[in-house]
Amino acid sequence: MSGGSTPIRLLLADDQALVRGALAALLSLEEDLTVVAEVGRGDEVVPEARRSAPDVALLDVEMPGLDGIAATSALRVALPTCRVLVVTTFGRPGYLRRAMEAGASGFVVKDTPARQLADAVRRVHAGLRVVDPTLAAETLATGASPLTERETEVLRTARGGGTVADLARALHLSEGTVRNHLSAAIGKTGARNRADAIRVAERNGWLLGE
Amino acid sequence: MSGGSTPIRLLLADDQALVRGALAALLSLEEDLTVVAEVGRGDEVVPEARRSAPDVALLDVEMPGLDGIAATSALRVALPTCRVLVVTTFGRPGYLRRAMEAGASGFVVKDTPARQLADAVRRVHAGLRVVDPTLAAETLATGASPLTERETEVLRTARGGGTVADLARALHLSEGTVRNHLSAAIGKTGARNRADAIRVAERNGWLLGE
DNA sequence: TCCCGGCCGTGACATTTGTCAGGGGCCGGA
DNA sequence: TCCGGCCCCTGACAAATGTCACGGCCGGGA
Repeated sequence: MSGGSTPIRLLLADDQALVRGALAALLSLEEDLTVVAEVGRGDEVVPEARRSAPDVALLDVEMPGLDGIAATSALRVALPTCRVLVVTTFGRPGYLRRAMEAGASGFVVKDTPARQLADAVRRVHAGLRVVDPTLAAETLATGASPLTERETEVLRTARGGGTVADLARALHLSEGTVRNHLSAAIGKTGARNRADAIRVAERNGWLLGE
Repeated sequence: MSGGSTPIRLLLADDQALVRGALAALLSLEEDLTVVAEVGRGDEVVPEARRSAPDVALLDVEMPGLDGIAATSALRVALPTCRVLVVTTFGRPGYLRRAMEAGASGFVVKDTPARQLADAVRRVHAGLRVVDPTLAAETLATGASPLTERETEVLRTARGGGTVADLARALHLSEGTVRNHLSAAIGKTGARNRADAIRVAERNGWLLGE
């Protein structure tokens, strides 16, 4: 596959400098791969990609500035020829769905053996799709978020803690409305608590989008 | 420091295979370092260390089976000559304190530049202590956990969600007692909620120990 | 020895939370 | 056009939560 000609150019985005560097070291061992850029924030992805023109971008989901999903969308618009491989810590079903919808070509969890990463990169570069099979099944089973937009927003805000009154003030809603949304969210998630609902929604990746 | 003689033998412990492999690649680039073992669970650290006799062990804090702190203690007992360098995602003040108390020689956050890791390993191997200065300051400021043993236990159990009745049943306590402990914990953490208290305690690393 | 603090429990109380039954406005599809 | 879904609000209710004051049991230090 690597005919000794031009290697695949990679951009790495991960907020943890240590893993970022380690991934760079790992991938640089492959002679048909070369890391041309590293960034630690989501909002640096597009500017840096413009400068370094990578073939494939490895994006973490959890990043400051802009999450990996949003960065994927932006990058697809700015550099349509650059493929995106999303690498994340959490195998949350919603993440995979959102990533694919945003235009990612692949989705890999950080649990996967290190040896497979280079292959994933090559596959993605070749125009194929790479998806963790376990996660794909789970995604289909879990389905998209059942939460309405407001419910999601309320839950997201409630994540930070605080009483109903606090939430109502922050969201410019009535306390009763906030309670109703929370109640609906609790029902839909099958939780028994507000805290429970937040945990469920978070685990499924339904709380993305800042 | 590396006289071309025997290299420093390393054991890596991290539950994320990808990061583990990447770290191995990164550290293997240094000619005075060699990775002799990799494990993905805390309870595999000691058995594997017995077999491979490493000079330095790099342990993640968040691991299944046994957390990195507990693994540190166990390793210090089993192989007193093997130094421990704790590497973690979260810069929680309590983690650093607990790690040092457990006998770790160094503590590094995954935010630190990749280039410094090898140096940290060498320092630790040389008998020096390596500590993130920012974190050290924060640790002193935050201080040890103000929570009593039972309060910690109750909070830890409450983390999983569930009502007071559930907690009481799980802990073989009366509901009133559980409420009292929770109330005390809420007061001590300066939180306004149970959920809030859990978040604060967790962020400070006061909820360790399974 | 006494005292203090952690621990366990009780009971009562105010507050917060979650639920339910309404009502009205908006928009898009049948 | 009407209907259904989402959104916002109200009001009321039961349940859960958080607080307080109280008492008793223990163990360690002054």
